[in-house]
Amino acid sequence: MSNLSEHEIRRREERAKLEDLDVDPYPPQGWEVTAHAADVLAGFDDAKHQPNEDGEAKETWRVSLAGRMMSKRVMGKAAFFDLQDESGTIQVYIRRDDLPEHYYNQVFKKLLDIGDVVGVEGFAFRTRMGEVSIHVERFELLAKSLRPLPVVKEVEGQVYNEVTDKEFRYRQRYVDLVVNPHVREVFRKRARLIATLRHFLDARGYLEVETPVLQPLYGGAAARPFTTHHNALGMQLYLRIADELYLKRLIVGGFDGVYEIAKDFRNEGLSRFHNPEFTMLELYVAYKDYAWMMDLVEEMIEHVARELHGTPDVQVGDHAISFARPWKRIPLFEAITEKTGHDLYGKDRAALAAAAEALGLEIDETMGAGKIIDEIFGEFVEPHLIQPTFITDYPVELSPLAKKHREKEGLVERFEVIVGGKEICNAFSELNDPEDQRRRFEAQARLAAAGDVEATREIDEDYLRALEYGMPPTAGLGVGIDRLAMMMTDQASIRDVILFPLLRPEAPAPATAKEEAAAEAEP
RNA sequence: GAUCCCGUAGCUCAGUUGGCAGAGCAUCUGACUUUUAAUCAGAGGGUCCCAGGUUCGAGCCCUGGCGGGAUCACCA
Repeated sequence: MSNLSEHEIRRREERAKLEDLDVDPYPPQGWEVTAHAADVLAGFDDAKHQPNEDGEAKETWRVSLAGRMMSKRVMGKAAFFDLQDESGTIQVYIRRDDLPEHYYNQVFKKLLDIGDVVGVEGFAFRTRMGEVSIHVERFELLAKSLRPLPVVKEVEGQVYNEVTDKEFRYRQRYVDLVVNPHVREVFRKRARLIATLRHFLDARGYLEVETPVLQPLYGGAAARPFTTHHNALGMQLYLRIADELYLKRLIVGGFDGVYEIAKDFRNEGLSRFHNPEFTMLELYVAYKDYAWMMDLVEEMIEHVARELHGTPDVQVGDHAISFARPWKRIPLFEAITEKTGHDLYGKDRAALAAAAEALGLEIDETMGAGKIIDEIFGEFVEPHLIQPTFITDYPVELSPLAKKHREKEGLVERFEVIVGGKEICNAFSELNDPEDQRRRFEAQARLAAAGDVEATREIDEDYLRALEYGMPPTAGLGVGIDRLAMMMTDQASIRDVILFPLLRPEAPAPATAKEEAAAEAEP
């Protein structure tokens, strides 16, 4: 108990006093909610609902709400407090003489705090100061709060004592959500974003499926996996880095359009743009190619922007971005030529390395031709692509699962969408030639053997077997949902669109003590 | 993994040249039946992230560590 703050000690004492007064701090029953704060504020009609001098209204509007007490202003025998529910905040007026004997003096005034969850029932009215409020006639404590909640105040748009500490906000997201209304709005938008994508795809008849998170072989992307172990089977498993290879098995199986909104896991560093677990939309449609997929992506993302903002124009950081169709489409090598003056198409590794060095990039021996092109693009082109842009036709060595280009030697039919200088989509005509696919896997295995930690070492024989049965020509798409959410909600960090981003654990004192004891016991 | 910045009361933050650890809000006591950052009078509250070092004396200087942020590296 000694490590509790004065506030925490006092609230525990209050809890005990409540129980002494037969007020259950955690009553078992619910509370009938007939209205939310925002409904009352929006629906209050002075002509109908406002009581006159005698307390009579043409039409008394009785409401019952539940939520958290966010402030408390006691003025002797009456008090005001702010009640926050999921919709917003409304002021509540509470009088001693409207409540059961002694409840106001002994319970409400003395034992209830900011942060407590309460139910109120009463009628809506407008105070002398002009604020629509609830005049309480029935009041109940629904859950006692034992920790002090940060108190944030807002006056005429000016916010005081706003909780801004990132660590506090991410570790205690529940508090962040309580005290920062704009954070709740970000996650509502994210939910709407995903729902909109799902409806868009469902409306076109594509089937939403679920594929394994735990995979005996990982593939479908270049990344290091997390590993885990299944006890009963005694086998190592990987958390998926992509669901691509399973979804294409389903195309082989005869579903002509499948998608999954999946958590993927990549064992990489953390940054403003990377969380080790993240959400990806993958879509595969049979009998289509990447050109068709570009049309679909444009339509889908514009639709999302309109659903979330009512317009295809979205402010992202310093940029006013328009998702209105059509978007610019430019082949990768043309884009590079445009920005750097170097035409790199068809050049061998030595020529590419020379160009890169002429541009001031550092090149080392381990970088292949594809990697050098990728570096040049990432450095000189990608950051300048602010409006949505399709970059098309990538080098084959960067794309082991994409079909070779129908005309351009050494390229594949692939595109990425760049917005605000960041990739948000990756798509291609899927490689369905099993023998070509085997050669690509073998090339990856050689890279892995040569020390590339992100190349897939093992060949997925079952995937090749599936392709050998015959996969229709197929267009595939991957959309980074977190990064799309960052744009659509104008957040600069991926942690601000993930409810519980990965952080290092808070150092728990007991563990430290245990370790010290173990260390002392060792010699 | 590297570099830079940050860590002080429940929250937001000051803290002088190294010299008794502060403010606002929150909390507590009292007053107040339409207040609204309610007000008025009074009061309490600190592992200054942790561990060492320098010093008569460290929130402040030095070393190491922990945690967070930004940039970079990494990242189909």
